[in-house]
Amino acid sequence: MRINRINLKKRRNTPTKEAVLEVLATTGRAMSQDAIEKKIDIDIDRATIYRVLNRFCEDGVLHKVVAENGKQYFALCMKCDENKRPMHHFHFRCIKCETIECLPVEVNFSIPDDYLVENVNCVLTGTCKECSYN
Amino acid sequence: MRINRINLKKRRNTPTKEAVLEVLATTGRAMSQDAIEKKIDIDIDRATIYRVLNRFCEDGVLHKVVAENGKQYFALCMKCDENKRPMHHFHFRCIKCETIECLPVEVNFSIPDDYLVENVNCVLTGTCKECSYN
DNA sequence: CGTAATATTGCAATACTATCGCAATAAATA
DNA sequence: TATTTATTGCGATAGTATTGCAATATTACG
Repeated sequence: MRINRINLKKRRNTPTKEAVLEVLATTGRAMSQDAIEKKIDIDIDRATIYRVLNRFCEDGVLHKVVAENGKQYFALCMKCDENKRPMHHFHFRCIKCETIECLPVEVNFSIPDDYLVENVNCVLTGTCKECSYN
Repeated sequence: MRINRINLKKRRNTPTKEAVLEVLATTGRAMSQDAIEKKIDIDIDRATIYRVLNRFCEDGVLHKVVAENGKQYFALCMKCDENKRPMHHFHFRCIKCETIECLPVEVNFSIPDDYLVENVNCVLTGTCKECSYN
């Protein structure tokens, strides 16, 4: 029996949630709200998408990254997957194709014990593999 | 003879610049525009502070970090200093005292050569040394 | 199957961060 | 001291994200 102690609120299935998850699953990237909205065929309000994304984050379905452009990007958590990604991994934002990918590169650091780290936000920016070949 | 090839624009000394640098030097932290504005005794316009900060970044005097709260923070570059910090270092944002410090911890990662990394933005968030003791 | 309870949505308003244009001001140089 | 032009203040603006509230839709249950 699994108990989700973090979030006890009941969730409901909606077309919006399915659409958002599907987009994120097919692109396999970390996406911003506006990018997600563009990729979805049905018309969904901006606020709704944000709320869906944030709820998924609370439930551990997605994780959020903030890039140096100040925007939030959301990506699927791959916990039990053959493409398993490290707990804390780097993200790469390509300034050409404007996408963010989760790199299979773990973030390692060591700081004194009296620091309590609750969040790790690491984004590399530049030109990605595909775009560097023009 | 030193030639600054990146920026050829002439700079002028102003009270604003001095005040901003002094605040950043005394706190030794990465600070946001509003935090800097509060720490300065003279009244300086928001836009002016941003322009000063961004110019300092262009000139290599400051570096900018964007935290997961979406805000920009600016810190002095310690290039030739006994407190020398690594080229790319981690930053720690404390959610209690709301400050950001540059950690003397280098960011290491290895990704394929066909990625062109131009910027590294790494911020850890949590409770800092001082605040963890309440 | 119908209905009640409530999670979810749409819409508009709002908060916040950061930048820009332009006229006025002030620093550097001759 | 006069000239050049970097810098500033102010207001307007862009952009991202959140919130309140009424309307809607999903789920559970009789």
